[in-house]
Amino acid sequence: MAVERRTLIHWFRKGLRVHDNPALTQIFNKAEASPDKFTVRPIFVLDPGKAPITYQKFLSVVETLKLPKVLDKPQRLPNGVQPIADALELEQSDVYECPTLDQLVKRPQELGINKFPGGETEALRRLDTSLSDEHWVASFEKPNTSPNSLEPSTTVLSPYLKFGCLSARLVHQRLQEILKRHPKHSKPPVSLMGQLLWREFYYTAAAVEPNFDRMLGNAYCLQIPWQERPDHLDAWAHGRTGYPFIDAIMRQLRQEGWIHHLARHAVACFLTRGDLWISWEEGQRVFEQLLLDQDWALNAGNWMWLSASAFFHQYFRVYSPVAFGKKTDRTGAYVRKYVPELAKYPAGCIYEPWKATLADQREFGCVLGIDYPHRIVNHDIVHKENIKRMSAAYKINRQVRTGKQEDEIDYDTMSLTNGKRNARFETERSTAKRKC
DNA sequence: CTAAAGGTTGAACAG
DNA sequence: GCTGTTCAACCTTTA
Repeated sequence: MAVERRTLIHWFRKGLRVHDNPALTQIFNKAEASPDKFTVRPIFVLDPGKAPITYQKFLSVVETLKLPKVLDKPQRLPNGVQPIADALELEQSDVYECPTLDQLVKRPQELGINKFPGGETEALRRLDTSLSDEHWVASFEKPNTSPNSLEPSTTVLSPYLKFGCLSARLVHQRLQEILKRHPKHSKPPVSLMGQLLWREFYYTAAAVEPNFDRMLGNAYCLQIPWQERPDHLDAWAHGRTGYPFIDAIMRQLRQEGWIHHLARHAVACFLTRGDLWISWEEGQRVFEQLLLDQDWALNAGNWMWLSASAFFHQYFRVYSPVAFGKKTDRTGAYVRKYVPELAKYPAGCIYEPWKATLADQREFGCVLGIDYPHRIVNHDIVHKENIKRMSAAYKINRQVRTGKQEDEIDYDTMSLTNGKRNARFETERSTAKRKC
């Protein structure tokens, strides 16, 4: 949009902090020099305290920013902090008090495979390996990678970024170098660079909302009357829902500490708006415990996304716990690996073992209800009910936000047989205050 | 003000 | 196996 100099000065006086923003400073300086009109991206008209809530909007902000500089390795640390190398030389140093395995709750034999050992050396090795195939890097599109390959189909750099073993700036720089050599490369949001920017997107959003990790008091988050079902939550968290694809993912997560992003979509949708109608906060807590790459802003942001509580709103798009996995693993090898009791089921029914007759179940060495659970809900039925509940919840949120009464709300659709849940929903309605 | 377009990655189906 | 359509329709932003 084009603005006049006087408008720009008006914004400035209203508290637009141009000094925080190199791009705006530049425009402002030009405005000082001449009375012409200048092109300003609409994002800057927003209140400075607000973050972009769509990725595309976020990208438009990113484009105006200067490139981050990768810092050199420091020769020494400031303020007399002891360099790590020296500290390690001190025998039995208490500088870094790491608990030993004996002191931890876990016993060595309880631990899963350590597929992603920590440390900067490993992080840099992993980065080099991931970026070695430049064609792969340049053509990377996240939706086309497999959530249920036996080995990760993506880079698994997230744990290293999360723990600070790997600099996000370094990844950014290395990617840019490669993309320069491949003019026809994939682009955000699906590209590898796009993945790095998703991290920044959620950081930006979370930075202005202290309640980013909960529903109540969170300006981004729609108020939805989730149900408390400890038994279903427990079944989900431990891979005992009776849906092999969902259970395989949750067991991989528990064993290895990492699952593919689309696998997270599948189980998150299943827990919340898709099937179990349990709060995303519960899922967030489980991921927080089990994910190596768990990150406050990303975990909360993605859970809100998948539960259609914020950022994403097309709640009628529900992942099928049966069909979704089949797309990239028709034979069910992934399910066989992580749900070994189903290993002898043929490809035809490994994603839906309830379709096997009792005789067949016996023959495959896994009888439902004994060796593997019956499915805890019927997806075909509940997902349709849940879409209706989402529709009703959205309607109420809209009314609270706009103050306008629309059509009659079908409370029968909203309410389940659980009276406690309805009471909870009433309090949520009264406290719902959506700022954005 | 309203209408229309755009939005990280759906499912089921037809051809 | 791939491509396009339909399904029923959300919110946010823009023209």
